[in-house]
Amino acid sequence: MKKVTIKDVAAQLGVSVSTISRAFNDKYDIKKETRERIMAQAKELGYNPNPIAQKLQQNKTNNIGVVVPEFRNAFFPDVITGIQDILIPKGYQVLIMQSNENAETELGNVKTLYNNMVDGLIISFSADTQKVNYYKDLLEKDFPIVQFNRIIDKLQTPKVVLDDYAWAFMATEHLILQGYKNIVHFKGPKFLSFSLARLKGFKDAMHKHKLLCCDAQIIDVHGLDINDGKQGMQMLIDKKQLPDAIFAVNDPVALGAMMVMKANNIEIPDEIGIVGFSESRLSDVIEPSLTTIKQPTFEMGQTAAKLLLQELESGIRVSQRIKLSGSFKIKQSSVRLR
Amino acid sequence: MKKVTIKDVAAQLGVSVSTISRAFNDKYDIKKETRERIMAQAKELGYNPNPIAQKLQQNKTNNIGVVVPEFRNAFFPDVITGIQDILIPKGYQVLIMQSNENAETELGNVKTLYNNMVDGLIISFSADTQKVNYYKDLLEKDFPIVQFNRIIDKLQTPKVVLDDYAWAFMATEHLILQGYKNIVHFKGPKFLSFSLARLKGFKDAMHKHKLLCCDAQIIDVHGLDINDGKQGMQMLIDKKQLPDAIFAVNDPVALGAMMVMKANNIEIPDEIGIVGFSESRLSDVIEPSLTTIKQPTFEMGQTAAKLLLQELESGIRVSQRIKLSGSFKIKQSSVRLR
DNA sequence: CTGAAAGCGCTAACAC
DNA sequence: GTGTTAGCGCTTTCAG
Repeated sequence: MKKVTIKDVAAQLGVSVSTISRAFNDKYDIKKETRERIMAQAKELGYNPNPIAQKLQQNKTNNIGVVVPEFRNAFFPDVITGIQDILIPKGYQVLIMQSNENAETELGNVKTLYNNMVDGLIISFSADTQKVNYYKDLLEKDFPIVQFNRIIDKLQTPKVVLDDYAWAFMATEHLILQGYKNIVHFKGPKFLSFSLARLKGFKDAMHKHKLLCCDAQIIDVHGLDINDGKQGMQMLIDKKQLPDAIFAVNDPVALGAMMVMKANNIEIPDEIGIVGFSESRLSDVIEPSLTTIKQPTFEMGQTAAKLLLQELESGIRVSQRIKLSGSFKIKQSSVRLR
Repeated sequence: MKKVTIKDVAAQLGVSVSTISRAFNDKYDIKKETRERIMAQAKELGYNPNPIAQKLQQNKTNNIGVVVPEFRNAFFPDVITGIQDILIPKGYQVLIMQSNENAETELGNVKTLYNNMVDGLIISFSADTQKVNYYKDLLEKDFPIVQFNRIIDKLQTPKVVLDDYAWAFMATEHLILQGYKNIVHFKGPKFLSFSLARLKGFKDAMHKHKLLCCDAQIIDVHGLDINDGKQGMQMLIDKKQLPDAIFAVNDPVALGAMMVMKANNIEIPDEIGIVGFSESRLSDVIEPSLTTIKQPTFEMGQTAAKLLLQELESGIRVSQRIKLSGSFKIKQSSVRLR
């Protein structure tokens, strides 16, 4: 597996290595025909500049690290596609790592990526990340980081999020306008910023419409997965405290709740209406189809990538927080036919 | 974003850089206390060896490239997790790229990865990959490649696959034993090895039971996604050629077919039974739940990684083909209550 | 046990 | 226009 190097090409042609180098980085003067001769010979020999050497020399890698908590749901893969859409045409490589919703693995990922000299990082934190000193260190070294979706407020970086508050408010209000009154919120992990925003949106909508919104109506399901939704619903059934509607922190949680309701012959949306968040592929497959908020995943990735690019090119960090807009997909799970 | 280098540490301690280097690669003799002094100082300064420089020097990267067609379904993410499970403890980094089911993007991915000097590649080809000369070139240069799931037979590399033929046979036979007779197969893209294997399993099972298996019973749905299944089913409905059972090349195709059946009030499994392949998360959410073959995704990733490791360590390529076993998940979609 | 020095493949002054 | 040369940060002979 011998690689062809710049020297081989130079030797073959009897020119110096710098000429070869210049031919490949066409910002220098070089005679057109020498250039062509070089390119031809290079092709012949199967020569490609060794990126590792370039990186060492230039102290930059053109690699961007992306760390996400999981990629089992469509959300993160879609965001990543958006990131790639911006970065790849600019000559960047996107290295993806998954933290598996584990703060420790996440830290390991980031360290690996940093030590392998990615030029910057785009990250969505795991649900249990609390310690941020390492990230603060990186920021102090002026290492560019952009956060999206799962952000940590006290880290001074550009951030891209959905307007979770507004959409949670709207989702709740939708349920209220459908005539549901005893509405429960399945809330997400407490360290996640969007959990809090969605919770607040729920509460404010309830208050606006003068509906009861006591502690018993906020159910902490401890996670974001189908099983968490199942457990939350099961608990309500066991306690015989059935609401007439549920606003779930995300789709998988809503799905889990629906599966338990169906197993217990609870009619959706007649007995209990339900709304999810972050449209997943599952929301159309389940019956009845699940009302949900659609996030602009692709655009979120693009935006995060652009912000990073900005910092990379200007060297200046602008810790702005960009709020993206979503859209509301009303389906069967929350619409009572009266 | 200044990085601390080996020189900084050396200067601080008044020793030479080689001593520092030795302290970090403990294969050389070095006085225990100097070593400790060095490590302490390194930690103090926040020094980490620069992997880029190490790579240049050692002409190896400890990076492994993984190229998959997509990661929207759980299948590939799960396999990747298996790959990481083996490779990360061995000190390898796993760089993931997605080809988006596009042979051209795929080739671009592979070139990027190769030029960035990954030590080896684990790949599952896109559905439309046909040209393989570049891959052959790589193999001639003794570049290690392992294929899994979506393999190309003529490429002489280690391969990891499910025993698609056997499981397709079993799935079909299951339908037959349930009393279905007019069974149709929704077949996958023709360039994919598993499409052919599953098709053959279907045909052989039909023949064994002396059931009619003519051309009209093999439906080419042209893809592997929900929409392809929808179109295939819609076509059958339009032509009024309804079978009494369907064996679909994979779960999304089966799902799509089911969605169309349900929209047309076709009872599953009473009017039409259906079996998928490669258990997806969706198979439990849809109603009725979908009978499917579960693939050992995690193990598939592990196996592929181990094969690559073997070649990396020994320098010898063993182009074996490993067939993994799956399991059959019988659910509601294929079981008629009589 | 430790230091000096060469060199991995490339780029970018600096000469000519 | 093109060649020479000094590094980028590290490992690894070769001396001592």
